[in-house]
Amino acid sequence: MIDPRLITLRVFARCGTVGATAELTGYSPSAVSAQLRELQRVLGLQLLAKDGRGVRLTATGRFLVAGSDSLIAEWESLRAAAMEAGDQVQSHFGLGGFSTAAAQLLAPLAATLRSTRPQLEVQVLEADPARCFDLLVAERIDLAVIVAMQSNTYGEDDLRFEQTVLLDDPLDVIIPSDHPLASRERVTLEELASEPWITEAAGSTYHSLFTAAFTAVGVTPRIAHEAVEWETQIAFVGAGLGVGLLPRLAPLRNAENVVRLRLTGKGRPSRRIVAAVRRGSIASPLVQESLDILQKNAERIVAARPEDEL
Amino acid sequence: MIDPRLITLRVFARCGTVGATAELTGYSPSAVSAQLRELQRVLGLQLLAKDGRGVRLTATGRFLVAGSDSLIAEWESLRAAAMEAGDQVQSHFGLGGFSTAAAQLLAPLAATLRSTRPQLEVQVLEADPARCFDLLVAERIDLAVIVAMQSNTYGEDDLRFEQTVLLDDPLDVIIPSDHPLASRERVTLEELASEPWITEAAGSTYHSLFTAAFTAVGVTPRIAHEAVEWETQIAFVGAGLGVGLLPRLAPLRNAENVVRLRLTGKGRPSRRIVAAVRRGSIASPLVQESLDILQKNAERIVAARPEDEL
DNA sequence: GATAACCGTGCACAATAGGTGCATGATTGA
DNA sequence: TCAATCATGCACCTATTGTGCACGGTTATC
Repeated sequence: MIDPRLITLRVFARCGTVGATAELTGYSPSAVSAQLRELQRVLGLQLLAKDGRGVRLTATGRFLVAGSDSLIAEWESLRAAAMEAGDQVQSHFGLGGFSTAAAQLLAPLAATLRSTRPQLEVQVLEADPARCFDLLVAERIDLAVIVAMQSNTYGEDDLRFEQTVLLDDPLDVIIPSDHPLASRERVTLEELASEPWITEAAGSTYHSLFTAAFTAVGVTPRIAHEAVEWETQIAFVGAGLGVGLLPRLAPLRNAENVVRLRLTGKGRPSRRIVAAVRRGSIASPLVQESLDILQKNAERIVAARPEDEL
Repeated sequence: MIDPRLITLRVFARCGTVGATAELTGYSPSAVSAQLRELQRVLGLQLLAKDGRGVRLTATGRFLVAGSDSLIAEWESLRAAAMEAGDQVQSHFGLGGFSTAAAQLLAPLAATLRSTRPQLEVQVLEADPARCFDLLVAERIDLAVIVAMQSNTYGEDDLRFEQTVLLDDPLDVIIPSDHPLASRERVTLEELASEPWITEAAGSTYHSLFTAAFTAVGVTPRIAHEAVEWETQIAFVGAGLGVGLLPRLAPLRNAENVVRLRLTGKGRPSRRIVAAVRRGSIASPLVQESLDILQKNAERIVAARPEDEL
C-alpha cells in the first residue's frame, strides 16, 4: 500500500549501495537506480547525492527515511486490524530465520500453517539475523526468528520492528569422546580454558557470542581452528582438533567421537531466540497465530530439558 | 506515496457509486472497478458487496477507510516536513473554490504563486464546497477555499481535513432602486419580511444560509423566485421581481436599477469563508505560503470595510 | 602511476500493469 | 414492459517499469 519506491529507499538507507539494495529487494541495480530517481522526481526532493563512486542519502533523504518508520508501522497496524476484522485470505507469508532456528522452529511453523491454511503460500528464507531484519524492511518476509545478540544493531525499541522472546538456548560444550572430561556430565568454562577452541570466523554472527561467553568468566580462550557450519565444527571436534561450543538446539546427530556436555557455573552462556515482525503487524491474525505456534513450540523445547535447574 | 487504489476506495466511500467515483477521480468507471477489485485481491479482503444494482462497502471496507484517515494524514505530515527540510521543487498545486471565493481569493493567490514560483504548475478548479472536500480526498486539489455552513457535513474535527478561518463575509440586501427603502443606508431583515424574495433552489449551497438568516430573527420569508447564479438573481432584482441577499464579496458590477444595502440589527447574517487542506499538509511550505497570502488578502478585504462597526 | 575492481547510470528492448471505450447483464423505477 | 442506471467483463492500447549490457567515474592495489 505504501509506494514500493519508498520501501526501496528505506532498504537503501540500510545498505548504503544501490547494488546491495538490488540484491536485497530482488530488483536489478538499474531498476533500483531508476526507482530512486523517480521517487525524487515525484516528491520534488533531492534525496541522494553522489559520494565517491557511490551515492549517499542527503539530510532530506535521511529525514524522510526516519519519518517513514511510523508511516509503515501505521499501515501495518491498519492492515492487521482490518484483517482481524474481516475474514482475510492472505495469499503469501514470508518467514526468515537462521540455520538451527530455521530448522527447529521455522520448519514446524511452516508445516503447521501449511496444513491449517492450505490457501496460504508459505515461503521460508534462511538468512542470518542481520539479513532477516533487512528482509523485513524490504518486505520480502513478514516474520523472522533470529538470535538476539548483545551487539545487536537493532534494539528492542527500533521503530521498525517488534520483537517477542521465544526462548533462551544455552550453549553446550562439545569435546572428543576420548577427552579426560568426556565422562563428566557438567563442566565449567574455566576447566576448559587451556583447550584449543574451534569457533567461527571473527566477525561472524556467533563469534561475538563465543567471546562474550568467555569474557563473562574472565578467561581468554585459545582459538585453534575456525569453522562456518556446525557440522564442520563437530567434525573438527570429532577429529580431536579441539573443543567447541554448540547451542542446545543444534543437533549433534550421530556424530562419532563427540560428546556434548552441559555447562555449569556462573555466567552460563546462552543465546536468546526472538521472533521479529514489522512494527504494527503484530496484531495481524496470521502473525498472532504464528507467534502462538512458535511460543508453544519453544515451551515444548524448554520443557524437554529435565535437567535445567536455576 | 499511498497506493492510489486506496485513495480511490476512500473516494468511493464518499460517493457510494463507481460512476461518481470515476467522475471525481478522473478515471473511467471500468478503471475504478478494476482498481477496487485489485485492491481486494492484494489485501485478501472483501471490501465491497453487491447491493441492488450498485455496490456498497462491507464492514471491513468501512473500517479500512476510517482507519486510513490517520495514515493519509501521517503521510501528508511527513511530506510537508520533508519539503520544509529540503528545498523542494513541487511541480503541481491544485486549488479549489466556489464562485465568488474563487474569483476574489483564489485568482489573486494563483497569480501570486505563479509569479513567485514560475516552476509551479498551478491549477484552479471551481467547485462547490462539498465537491471541494471530495476533490481534496481524491487528491485532485491540495487547498480549497470554501464557505463553512452550519449544516456542513465536514466538521472542524474531521480527521481528513484541517481548516483555517479566512474571513466572515456579511450578506447584504439588494433591492430595486425604485424601492421605498432604496435611499436607506441600512435596513433590518424584519423591515423586508413581507417582500417577495429571490433565492437559490432549495437544497443548494446557499439556500440553507438564506433560511438560517431568517430563522435567526424569527421571520418566514416569502420565496417568489429562484435563481442559480448571482448574476441572474441581480437581474431579477433589477427587473423589480423582488429582493435578495448577496454576499459582500459578490460584486454588483454595473447592474442597473439595483441598490445594495447593509443589514443591521441583531443576527446579521454572514457566511464564514475558510481554507481547507488535507490534514497533515498544513506544515508544507507551499500550503503555508498560500495560507499567508490568503490571510493577507482577507485582512485587506476586511480593512476595506470602513463602516463595519460591532 | 598504470591497472584492475567496483559502483552507479544511461539506453535499447521487453514485459506487464493499468488505462479507455464499448457491450453486456442485472436491478430498479416509471 | 420499457427505459434508466449501475457495475463489470473484454478487446485493445498505452506507458510505466523491469532487465541486460555497456560505459564513465572513482578508489584501491601493485
